[in-house]
Amino acid sequence: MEYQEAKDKFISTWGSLGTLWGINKAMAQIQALLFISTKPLSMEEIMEELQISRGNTSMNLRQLMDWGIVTKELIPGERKDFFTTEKDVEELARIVAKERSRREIKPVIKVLSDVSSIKDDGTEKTKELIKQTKALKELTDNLDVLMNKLVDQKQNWITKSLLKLIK
Amino acid sequence: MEYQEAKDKFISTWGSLGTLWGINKAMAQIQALLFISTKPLSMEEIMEELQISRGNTSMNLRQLMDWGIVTKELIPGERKDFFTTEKDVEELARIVAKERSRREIKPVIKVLSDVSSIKDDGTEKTKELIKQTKALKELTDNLDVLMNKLVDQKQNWITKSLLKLIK
DNA sequence: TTAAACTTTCAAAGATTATTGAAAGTTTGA
DNA sequence: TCAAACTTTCAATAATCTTTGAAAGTTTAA
Repeated sequence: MEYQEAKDKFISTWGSLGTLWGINKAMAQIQALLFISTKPLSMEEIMEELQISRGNTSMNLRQLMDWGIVTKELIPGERKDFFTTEKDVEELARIVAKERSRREIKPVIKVLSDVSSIKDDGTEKTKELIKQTKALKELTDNLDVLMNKLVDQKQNWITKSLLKLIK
Repeated sequence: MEYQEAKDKFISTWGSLGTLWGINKAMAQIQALLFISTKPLSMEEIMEELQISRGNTSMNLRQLMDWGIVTKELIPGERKDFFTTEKDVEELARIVAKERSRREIKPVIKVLSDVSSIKDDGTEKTKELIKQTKALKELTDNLDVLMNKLVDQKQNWITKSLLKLIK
């Protein structure tokens, strides 16, 4: 496999993966492109490489910046904006985990918590609803805490966690 | 909040959550409905409760069965099929984790592994592609192993894991 | 073997989400 | 202050994903 083919394959795989966990294709592809680029890229360059429109590029860069994954780089003497992504994979994972916890998991825990605390009217179906949503709430809560704990350990958190779990 | 409102809220929240992690709304809603039901439900009942068509119900039940989350229940004397979902949240999490690993994570690891093993032609851009995809491959691999290890510990895996990580 | 009861399939329609591109907005250097 | 260089916005359009419903398929009881 040659450079160009490998690059395209990486970008398109990363792009379709994106859809699967809730960020859109273009957004994931832009991140992928920056991730393997040796230097910051301008909007022109990104549009050109990925064959997407100016508007699309602009909106998705904005979202990536909102996530904290991509940052503007000011290059002296250049009028255009240039963009880079976080290059360290562990830091990247940390950002993604934190954001997903905040944006998606926490709100679900809130709903589960509300639903599971309705008044028990003594009927079987109410008891079941309370029991099951409470169990789901506790599971989600625990997984969220676990994930955040994992990710909060700076330096080699994965290696460390693995060691601990091997027993 | 009354039973009906809580039930609707749970089903619709669970449904929109579904989209977010790659299974569709109807599929997630059917699972949610079964999850809080006190008895197995027939296709008619599911269609009625969720206001979805026969075809949709059939296809999504099939997918849930492929995931191993829902099973057919044969009720003596009844001609219709009845359906139930796994009621234990930890078992449910285990199934979901295993399936996602198999369907999504493993294939990505394969691509990353292919891409990161292209021939190093000495150029900076090739070196960067190899370096970054290799790092991503290792991260993904480790997370996959970690997740599977977590989930393989029968009984109270979350509690156990939390204890270990508190140090 | 037959027909009623039930389930599955799949092309067409509907709903949702992403993308475009041109106009409006902003920044900068002269 | 002006205008060139650049970015953002957003209504219209396109692409994608989901749902429907009726026809085909299957199972079962008599």
